Amino acid sequence: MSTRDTRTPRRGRPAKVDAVLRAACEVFGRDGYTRAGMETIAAEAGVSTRTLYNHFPGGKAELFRTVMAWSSTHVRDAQLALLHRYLDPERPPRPQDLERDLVLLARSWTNLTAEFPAHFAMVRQIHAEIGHIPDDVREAWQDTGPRTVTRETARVLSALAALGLLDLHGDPERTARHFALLTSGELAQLTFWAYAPLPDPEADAIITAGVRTFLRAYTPAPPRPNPGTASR
Amino acid sequence: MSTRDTRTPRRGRPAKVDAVLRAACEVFGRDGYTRAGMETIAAEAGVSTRTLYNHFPGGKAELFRTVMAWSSTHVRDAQLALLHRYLDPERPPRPQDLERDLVLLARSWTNLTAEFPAHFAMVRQIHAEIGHIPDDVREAWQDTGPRTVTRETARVLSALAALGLLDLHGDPERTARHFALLTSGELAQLTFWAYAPLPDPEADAIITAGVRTFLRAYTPAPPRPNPGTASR
DNA sequence: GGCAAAGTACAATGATCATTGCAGAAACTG
DNA sequence: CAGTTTCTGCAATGATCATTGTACTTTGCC
Repeated sequence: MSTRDTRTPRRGRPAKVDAVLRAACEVFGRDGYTRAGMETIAAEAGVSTRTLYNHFPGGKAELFRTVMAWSSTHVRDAQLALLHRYLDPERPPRPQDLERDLVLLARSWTNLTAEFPAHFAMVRQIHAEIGHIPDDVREAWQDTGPRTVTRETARVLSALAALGLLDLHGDPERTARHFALLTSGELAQLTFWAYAPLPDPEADAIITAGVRTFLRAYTPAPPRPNPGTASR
Repeated sequence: MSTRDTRTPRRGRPAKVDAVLRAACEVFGRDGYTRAGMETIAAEAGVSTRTLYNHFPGGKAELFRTVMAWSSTHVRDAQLALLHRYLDPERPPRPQDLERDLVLLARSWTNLTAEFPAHFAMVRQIHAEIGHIPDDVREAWQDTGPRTVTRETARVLSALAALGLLDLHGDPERTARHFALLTSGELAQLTFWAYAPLPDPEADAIITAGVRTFLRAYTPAPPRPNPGTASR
């Protein structure tokens, strides 16, 4: 445990804050708010305990609240980027490619759980701590994080619906949530929010099945049965 | 609640164990494992701290593990009872009544979150503590709790599918999970696992929409252009 | 009544931990 | 280089808490 390991960008003061936030996310996510020790966080960040309190005069509680906002915007941005990469209404897929694109999107979303494990561990802790988090903090977190992704997904799905690729049955945000539930939602539940990951083939099967279920429920009714197209 | 077993653990003695378990579930659910104090639990149960250790020599950890199993079997039994009340393959619904029955089932399942708030708070804590729970304890909990409900739901859905009421598209357990996700799953997500409940009308809208989505995806092959299907 | 199991009150132990103050070292800025 | 800000090591404080031993009381049963 030397004080000089991992990335130690000695340049610039805000660099320390970043290391602290990363470490705090890790430790809070692993141990939970109460069990997590300021000393542990400081050590993991390669920083002295005192520095923690210099940067966060509000102590542990302020640090936790800051980490909540910090990690959730990171992941949200990643999710939005993937959403727009795989579902761009400006370049809509051909109808027969929609399933492929939805699978790619769901797959890349679930891959984020492997890229940001500390964040998703934090989410579990937030859920557990929810009764001890001030209402406004909780609302702000939901609003900048999950709700934004749902809203933006709903916008994209609406655009695809306008192109005749989907039938949202009235409520775009509900459709967006249904999509997320049927793909990453089922995986999250089975893996304890990525704590105990599933082998890739099984994860793929779940995602594919989820997307198929989603499409069976949200594909527009064909205007007319066409004798040429046989379904698998 | 009316959990009145009055069963005797060793000899004919008013079993305080039950009060302890109820209190522990309450406190663990509200405060989490680490923050919860043995003294608080004892006070809430109306017993002395010492009695806690007399009944659970393993201390806090053993108490937590016991509460996990205890509360999860309770809720599981309630869920199974509702499942069989509203979806009994022995008395299958007419096709046009299936949606009604599924809505009733989903509604009554979500009502359980109001009847056993402490249990669902415990579930949040279990998710948060998952990294600190021995693997076999976690597996046993999942197996007697959630997985049993999924398996039994899958069995019932399979029976309905055999009667031509549903098309499971191959995997009964996946279908069961999809049903739960689209109904109680969405509600759980939006309400932080029933911590911040939604007004009844909104909850009803979510459940109804979820069931409709489920049925759109799992209703057997679209009615063929065949004149025989309209009659009873 | 009288015995034994079960429960209680209380104090003590030992450990962990958030938080703060301080004096000096290090890094950055002009 | 001098000055200022930031960081660090260390020690101390005060608080909480799980756990245990002991002596005493209650309760159920014969």
